[in-house]
Amino acid sequence: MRKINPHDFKVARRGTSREINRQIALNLIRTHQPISRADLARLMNVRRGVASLLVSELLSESLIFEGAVGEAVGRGRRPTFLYIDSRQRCVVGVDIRASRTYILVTDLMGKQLGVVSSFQTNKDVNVLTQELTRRINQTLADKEIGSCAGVGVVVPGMVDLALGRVLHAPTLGWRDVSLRDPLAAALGIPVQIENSGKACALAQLWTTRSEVAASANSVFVSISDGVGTGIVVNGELLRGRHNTAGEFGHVPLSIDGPRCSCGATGCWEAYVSNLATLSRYFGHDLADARPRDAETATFTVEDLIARARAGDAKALAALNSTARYLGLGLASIINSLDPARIYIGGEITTAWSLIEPIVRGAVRERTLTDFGGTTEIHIVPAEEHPRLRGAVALVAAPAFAAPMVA
Amino acid sequence: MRKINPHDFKVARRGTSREINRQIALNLIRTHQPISRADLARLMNVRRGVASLLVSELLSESLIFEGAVGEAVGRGRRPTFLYIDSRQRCVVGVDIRASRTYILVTDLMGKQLGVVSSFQTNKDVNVLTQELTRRINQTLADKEIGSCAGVGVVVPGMVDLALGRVLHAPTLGWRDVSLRDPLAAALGIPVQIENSGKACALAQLWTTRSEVAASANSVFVSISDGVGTGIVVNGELLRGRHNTAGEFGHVPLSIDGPRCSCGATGCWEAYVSNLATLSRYFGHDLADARPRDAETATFTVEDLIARARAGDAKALAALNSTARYLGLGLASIINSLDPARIYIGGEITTAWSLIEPIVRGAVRERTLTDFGGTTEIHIVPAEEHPRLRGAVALVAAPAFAAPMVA
DNA sequence: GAGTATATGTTCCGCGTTTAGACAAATTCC
DNA sequence: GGAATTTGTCTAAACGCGGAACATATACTC
Repeated sequence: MRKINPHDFKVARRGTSREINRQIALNLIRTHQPISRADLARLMNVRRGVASLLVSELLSESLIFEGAVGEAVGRGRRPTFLYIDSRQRCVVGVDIRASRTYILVTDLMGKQLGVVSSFQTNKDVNVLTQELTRRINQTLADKEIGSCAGVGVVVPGMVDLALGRVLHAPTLGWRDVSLRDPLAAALGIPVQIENSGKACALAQLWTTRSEVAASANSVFVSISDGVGTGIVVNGELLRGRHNTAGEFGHVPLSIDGPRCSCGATGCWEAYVSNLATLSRYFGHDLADARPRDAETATFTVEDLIARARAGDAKALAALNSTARYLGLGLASIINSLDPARIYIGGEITTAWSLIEPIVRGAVRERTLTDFGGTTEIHIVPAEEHPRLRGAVALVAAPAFAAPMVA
Repeated sequence: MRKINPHDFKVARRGTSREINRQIALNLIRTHQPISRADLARLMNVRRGVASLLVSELLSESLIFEGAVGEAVGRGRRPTFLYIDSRQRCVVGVDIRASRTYILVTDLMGKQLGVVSSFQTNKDVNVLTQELTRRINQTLADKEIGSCAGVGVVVPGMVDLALGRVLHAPTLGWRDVSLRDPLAAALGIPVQIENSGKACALAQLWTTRSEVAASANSVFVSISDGVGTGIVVNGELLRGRHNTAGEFGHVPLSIDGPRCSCGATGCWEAYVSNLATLSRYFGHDLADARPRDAETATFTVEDLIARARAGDAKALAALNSTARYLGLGLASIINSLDPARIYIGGEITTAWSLIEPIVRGAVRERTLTDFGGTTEIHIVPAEEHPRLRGAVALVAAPAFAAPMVA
């Protein structure tokens, strides 16, 4: 039951029905390909004639193409299969992180073309823009991958979508930095930028085949140096008034808890981020960023997990604490949003087999209802590159999005 | 950018455009009445002919009616004004609370007809159903208010919308109680039930004139014996997977904090509910519900506020603590959802002039961004009966809702 | 191998809806 | 009283779904 905003609505025009059905057809071809016109018509519950017209429109725009005729199931004429045409256009995804920057090229369907490349991040935005331009141009020239539809860039910080600026990215030391337009100008290709937590949520939304999570509510929790979350409601990313929705990382577990990088105390992030886990292991104060010695300077959470698996009791204890706090925070997300599924990404997921019981126990401990405690938790391994996939989705997804109506 | 759910979509039919535009017209008449066909056409940016056809359809369904012709502004034919026809149908709103149950009758526009009546709540659901049936029938017979379109019931607990059952209402002592169908059967009128926090959010969504909050994201925080919240996203109530979204009251401020009625510790509710404020004043333990003496048994938050205003330092201190914790919790809502506006209802709002600076200070203290700290906070006084208005909206709003499309 | 049954894809017409414009009715200004 | 202007209705055209007929293609049967 959605209210129509009387100050901002969209009247249905003569072509609105067609527009709606065109997008439905495109999406069904995307999720069911290869598919025939007749099957499409059956799925849409319209006559074959209508489906045929929609298909010919999509064909003329070369959004789809006709493949070989398929094998007939019974008797009768064999169907001609339709596919999304992702051959001539590619998309570039860029993931800027504090230490390294990653680049991935995919087709419009998000299929990976080539390998993920990376280079050390230069925190000077002008130098970084130049380097990105050089490497993206080089990648696009190397491959026989047709023209580039756009570049999606993901940053670990808050983004002003209207202006294309990074408002605040603590780990990069950026404050109100212009990124989208300079990069677009240098490349001559449209550029989209977005916060990494939101992008991860987008990636899951657009690549998950599961019926449950296809368009229902879900939350992506990304745990690395910080904790970012992206919230999907009704098949749409929740942006909020200033595109800053989803900062669950700074909801407190205990307002009297450890100091967080954001300046407040007791944020969830201050309990479960990689830095928090490492600090717990070394007995450091989280706020004190100075490395104590050579070991702590290069020691990562992966190393800690390896030690825990090898039997280091102190490492396991640090990990178990993180697991418990992780579950307690997830319970807050479940109590407040009741999502159909929660995705978790980040280095900590490599230890999931170790920590899962503790996480789930903590979730049950604080969730208000029994079914809340059974909320699906889905681990997203690093190899799936959720941030890069999200960056790609920024560019590729709009072509498949539902038209705005009413 | 909404994703189309390939497992659950709605194809545009021949009448879909008309359906969309019909609802837009109805909503514009609702918000702009009195309005002429010509003005409607200008607002919708369609030809007068289309608006005329939409209007005649709405007229034939007697959803609207033609009033007297208006005065011409300049020269030219005078317009005939259109109004929402809320004359023949009424709606009953019921607010079941632990102590008393309230009844309100309105027209379809939510305009109050008669006074709010109330009676002591009998926690036996069968007795309560009988009493409700008797009183509602009596109310409907008394007035010359036409037929009743439906009854909306609001309860302080979780509701299973599909089954129409109250899953858990702690203050009423209800667990898995069937309410909707027995009441509907006894009355012979459709009944809708919903959680009170969600209903309050609905009430604001459907009655607010403000452009800002018309369809954007907002959160209603209802503070009484417990803390309930309702979340509105994109002009739609966020229900979540089990209709349990919005339990921000049980997100912790400090997991080591006081024990909450839900069994967990340190919930926001355990810091800011009326019971929490009173416990703080009397120095009780929140978990210990026994009244110590005659005074504490009947002493309410309103009494406490009165004492604070009269100069009772202890009362003011208790109130100020609540205000600070209120602000800290609101900051969590802002950080996680970034709503355009937060509504606050409950007895505590009568002390708003006392506590506002402290609340806002606490919000600023923990919000991640500067604009987060400036999020609009809107006080909803008890006289507006947000729960009852929400109950009414459960019945009245569907007629104005946007059609499901794509 | 011819005929029949069945499935796919195309085409045509009917009908509902928006779009555009003309027209009558009503009202004010000159 | 006539011109100008606004409202509301009406008609024809354009567009798209709804339904059915038709051509095409394939397998099965006799």
